[in-house]
Amino acid sequence: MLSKKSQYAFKALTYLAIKYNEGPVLISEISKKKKIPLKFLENILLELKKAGMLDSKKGKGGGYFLKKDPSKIKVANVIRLVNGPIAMLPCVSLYFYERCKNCDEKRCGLHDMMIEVRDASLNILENRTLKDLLV
Amino acid sequence: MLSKKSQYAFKALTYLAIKYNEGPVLISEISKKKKIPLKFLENILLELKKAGMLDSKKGKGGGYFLKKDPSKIKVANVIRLVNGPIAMLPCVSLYFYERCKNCDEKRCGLHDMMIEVRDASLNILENRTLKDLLV
DNA sequence: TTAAAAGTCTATTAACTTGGTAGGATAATG
DNA sequence: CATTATCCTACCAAGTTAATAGACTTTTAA
Repeated sequence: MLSKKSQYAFKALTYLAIKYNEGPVLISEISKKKKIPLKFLENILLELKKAGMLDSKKGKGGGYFLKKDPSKIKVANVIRLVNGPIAMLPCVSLYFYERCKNCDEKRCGLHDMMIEVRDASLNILENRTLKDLLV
Repeated sequence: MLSKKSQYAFKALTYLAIKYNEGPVLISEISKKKKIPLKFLENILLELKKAGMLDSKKGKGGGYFLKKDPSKIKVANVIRLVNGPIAMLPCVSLYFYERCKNCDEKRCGLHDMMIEVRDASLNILENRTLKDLLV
């Protein structure tokens, strides 16, 4: 399951996507409109900025804004950034891979099946962007 | 991600699947062969029994065994039982549904996409059984 | 040039979950 | 009735999640 943090991140990002090219948006505005605890949102946005997804401006007239076009920001990347692995097992994760203990990946039915699940999910998540989330 | 508990559960269940119809299997045997902490495994097997997936016999010659044929036990059900929801959001979960706060499901792009992801995963997990995990 | 605006940073906290342990109660067998 | 093995209740340590607090820095504009 996605953490609350991830859900907040998506709400904030889609809000910024709608206001793309309208200049910086205040944290406090996003917080109020999307009902996200202000200080928690601060942390999230800062993290997204450090990851290169957002940029910001300080001082009066400042705020946060998307660094790239909403159609260039993949949902899969947002999830990996804020939530972590998409796969159900570390041993089938592409970006967070860890070998299984006491388990031969070559002969593990669970492993094989979880690769299928991963690919089925990625087939969707890698091909959708923030833009697709705007209804 | 699946918890360690879930991974242990799958290891134990596949072990029992191999020994299906060979009578009760000791917790201690599973623990040793599959390298699962004994007391932790006790809890897991008991839980699986209460859920009707396993049955057990006490005393000498006792142990645990699958209640149904391995081909009748769906992977999806094992995950729901031990790990919880398969969906990435409560608002798109079939068995653990919870309404979103401050979010209209009718007009939420994330919601719609997560339904797709859920269905893609379930399409696999609902159609595989313990038997399919034996390589 | 200085005050206000707004993001940045560090740290702390409470609640919950996870992984695991301890020890006795209960039931079946021979 | 002693042995075997599951059943049950409780507990604990470590880690994660969600959130808060407060001081600091940068920018802008009066």
